[in-house]
Amino acid sequence: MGRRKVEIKRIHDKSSRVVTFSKRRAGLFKKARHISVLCDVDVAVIVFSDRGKLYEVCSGRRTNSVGLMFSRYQNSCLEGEEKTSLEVELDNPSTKFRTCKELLEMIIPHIDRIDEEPNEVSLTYMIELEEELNDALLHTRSRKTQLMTERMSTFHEQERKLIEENEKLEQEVGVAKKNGYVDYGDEGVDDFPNGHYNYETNPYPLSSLPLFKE
Amino acid sequence: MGRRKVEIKRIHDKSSRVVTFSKRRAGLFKKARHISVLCDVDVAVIVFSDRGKLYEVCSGRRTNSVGLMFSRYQNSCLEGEEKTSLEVELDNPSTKFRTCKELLEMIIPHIDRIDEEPNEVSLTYMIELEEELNDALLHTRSRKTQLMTERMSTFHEQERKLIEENEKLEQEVGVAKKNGYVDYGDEGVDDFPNGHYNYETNPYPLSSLPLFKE
DNA sequence: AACTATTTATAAGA
DNA sequence: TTCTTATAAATAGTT
Repeated sequence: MGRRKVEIKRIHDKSSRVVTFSKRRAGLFKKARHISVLCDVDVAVIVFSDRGKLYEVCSGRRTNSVGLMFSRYQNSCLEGEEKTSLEVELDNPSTKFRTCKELLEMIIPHIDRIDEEPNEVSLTYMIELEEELNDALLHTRSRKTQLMTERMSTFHEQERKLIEENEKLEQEVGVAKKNGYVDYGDEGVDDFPNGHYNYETNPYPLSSLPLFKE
Repeated sequence: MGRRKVEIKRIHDKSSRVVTFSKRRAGLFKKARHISVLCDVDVAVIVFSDRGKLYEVCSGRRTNSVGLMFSRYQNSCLEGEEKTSLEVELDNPSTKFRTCKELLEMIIPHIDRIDEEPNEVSLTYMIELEEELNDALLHTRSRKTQLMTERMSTFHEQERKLIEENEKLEQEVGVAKKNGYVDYGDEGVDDFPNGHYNYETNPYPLSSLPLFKE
């Protein structure tokens, strides 16, 4: 639609190519807007020039951004395909986060969404879920695990010794009773009136290890 | 470019609208392909009909899918804007995951990427990270926390009783010793030769609660 | 879906 | 670049 018919193949002359790009781009975007209005449809067009410059247009009653169009696109593809929108985006190696908080703020709604689904939300499911989350937290958790293991070890060592000593003492009392028994009453003090373990009194305060944070 | 000039406004007659959509869509897509070849650029066009049906075209030497075009688009937007590709995708309320595993498989590389960055990776950082992760795992963790709290409570209750009994016994032994003391030797058995707590012997086996999994 | 009168887009030139 | 204009291409209304 010009002075001559043009073959559809790469224009070798650079300035011609640039001029043609400019003209046809304007035409393409105009047509995109027209079809969206005339036919009441939503359209997005994105173009990257050979130098990587982005040109975009988005038009339609039900949309206001290319991003939204992309989201809808991903959904459409999901119906029948395996690929989710997140997958596509995360495949992109340039997606980065300055802080873990940024990452999580995006992820949290998805986790909530999973929980809301009323399928087989059983203990079994929760255990599986936790295992999977564990894998993700491996690096972070390893430091904490070290401390926790030490604590548990210490804790159990203490218990073992107490039991041992206790047994020994019981034996002694068994022997002593033969000679004469005296009841001194309950003078023990409950350190944990609420029934919970008081982390603060321990060598590795769990308060700094929010694993059990609710 | 027809028998009459048409105003660019919604076509009210449905059949006309559908026909026009079909024709103009074909034209739009054709122009998209042509500009990509002639000008050596990458183009993606997506259209959603009023009924939500998707039509798409993607053309260019440096691309092979609308998804890839979207990724490039997100990058372009990142240079100067705050919005990340993940953010855009997660804003979409229809993004769902069948399992948490699916979600995590996407997220894990990002977490790794954060860890790789050699900035202030200190204990302080790890604690902050854990707290943030905790927030994300809130729902999942609450179930486990319940069980853990019970266990800790039971555990401590047991310890408390042992200590109490122990004190009592010691007092008795003190009395008994005055009458006559017999040493029965160490007959205690170490249930935990590796220094770790044996979860299997407890009412709520920790093995099913992989919080400490390394 | 095919036809065709017209409009629209645009290639080349200024 | 931008404007002009001859011509190709797209398409609205018709069949």
